[in-house]
Amino acid sequence: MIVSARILSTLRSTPLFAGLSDAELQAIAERAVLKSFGPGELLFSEGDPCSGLHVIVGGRVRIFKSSRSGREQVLAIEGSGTSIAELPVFDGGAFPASASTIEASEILFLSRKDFRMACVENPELALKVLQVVGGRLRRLVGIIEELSFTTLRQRLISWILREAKARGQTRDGSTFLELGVTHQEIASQIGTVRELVSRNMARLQAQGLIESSGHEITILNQAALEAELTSEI
Amino acid sequence: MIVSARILSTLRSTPLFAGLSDAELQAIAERAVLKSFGPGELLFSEGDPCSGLHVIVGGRVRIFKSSRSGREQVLAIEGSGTSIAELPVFDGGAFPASASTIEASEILFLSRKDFRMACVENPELALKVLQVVGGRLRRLVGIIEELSFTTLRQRLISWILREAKARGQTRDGSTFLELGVTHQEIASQIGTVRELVSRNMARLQAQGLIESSGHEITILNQAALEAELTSEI
DNA sequence: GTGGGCTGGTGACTTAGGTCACTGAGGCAG
DNA sequence: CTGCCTCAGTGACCTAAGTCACCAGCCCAC
Repeated sequence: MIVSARILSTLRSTPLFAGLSDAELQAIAERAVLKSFGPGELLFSEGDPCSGLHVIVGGRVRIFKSSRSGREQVLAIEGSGTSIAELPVFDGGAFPASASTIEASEILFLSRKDFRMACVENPELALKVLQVVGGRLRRLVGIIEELSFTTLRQRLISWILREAKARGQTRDGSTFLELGVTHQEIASQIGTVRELVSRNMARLQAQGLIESSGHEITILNQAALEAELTSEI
Repeated sequence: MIVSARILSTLRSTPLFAGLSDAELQAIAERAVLKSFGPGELLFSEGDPCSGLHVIVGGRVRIFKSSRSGREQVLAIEGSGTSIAELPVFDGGAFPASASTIEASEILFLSRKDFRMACVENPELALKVLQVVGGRLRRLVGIIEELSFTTLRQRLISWILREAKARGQTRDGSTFLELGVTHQEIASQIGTVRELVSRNMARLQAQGLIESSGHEITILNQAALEAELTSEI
């Protein structure tokens, strides 16, 4: 069977599979199925029975919980090279949350049986899964910490600083950040509603901490923002 | 080396080690160290480097995050036969939360190296760990869901119903529940403060849903309580 | 152009959640 | 018995968070 070099190289750069031999990767790639998704498409819903492991070859995926009243809480955002839903594969239960693409994405799908087999044959692989899952668990604990100890304002500040660190551009002291998402999306990432994101952005601007214009913000006083996070947690 | 039968039988009844042969259990038990703790003793603190796996032989342990201002958020409560902190063992990071005993407890401690070795020698064990961790992850997601979508009142109701199901005694239609913990402790389990637990208990009583007297409550109208949970999530 | 989606901004209001301060009821040591 | 400590109950208050409603800008399709 011919397997695209792209899939192989993705697998190789996926933390989960890093360290496997080419032959082993080949074996996994042969059993995997590649699917393409448009932006905003649903990969699976909370409660669906878990059929297998998903590896993101390209694009970005959002893992979230939704409430009956329409609110959403984002649990994680994953980019290329990461795997999602490793755990339900093992404990046999349903997906605990839903997943949808943010942008057009290509997802490699590996059936539950095949992935489990790969793990049994490769004790190292199981340890890697544990390592990846460890990081995931840490992030969830972090979300719980933020939700129960911090104010909305602090969560927004923390979101801005995190994004700025990841994608912002620093120019003579101040950092520019292209938001790239709607206020609605920020709200569901920090666990609140659109209006409050808008209001708090405005307040930060009024206080001279940031400068916001349309879809771009500038961090004017990073030190002050950071200070609000470290104190009072 | 002589290993107490108690340790062996605990290991055997621990989900994590169920399925291992007696010889394998023996090998693990020989390397493990048993420690006794009084009630309320700290096993480890958030941020401590993770030295190994803990298995609860007897007693109960509380896993929690604490905020600088003194508030605590309980992440899990584990009883005998369960393991704690499996994950940091694998990803090498520090403990993401603190753990303390609730009552006098005996904890079996297995060093990181020994546990990892056991996993490599025993692919089945690694899969078991993944299964246990899966459950843990689900519970964390549940906490996040509760914190971001539900009101304090709903969380309290949900706590009462959960405890009643686990330890309550049903007598002609109504269920008695010995609280067994302080309001302060309930508060940190549902993510709020003492006063609000007290107030909301009083409100539930005033509405005729429960009857509370000292450290014991009686659920008078279970259907109504459940209805408050299912609607409006 | 023009109309209709989405998105963002804001005012007015409600309320859940939290703080503070004090009281009072058990329980236990001396 | 007395005093002290830990819990629980509550009134008064404050404010973060959320809701509702409405308007304005923007961009795309027609």
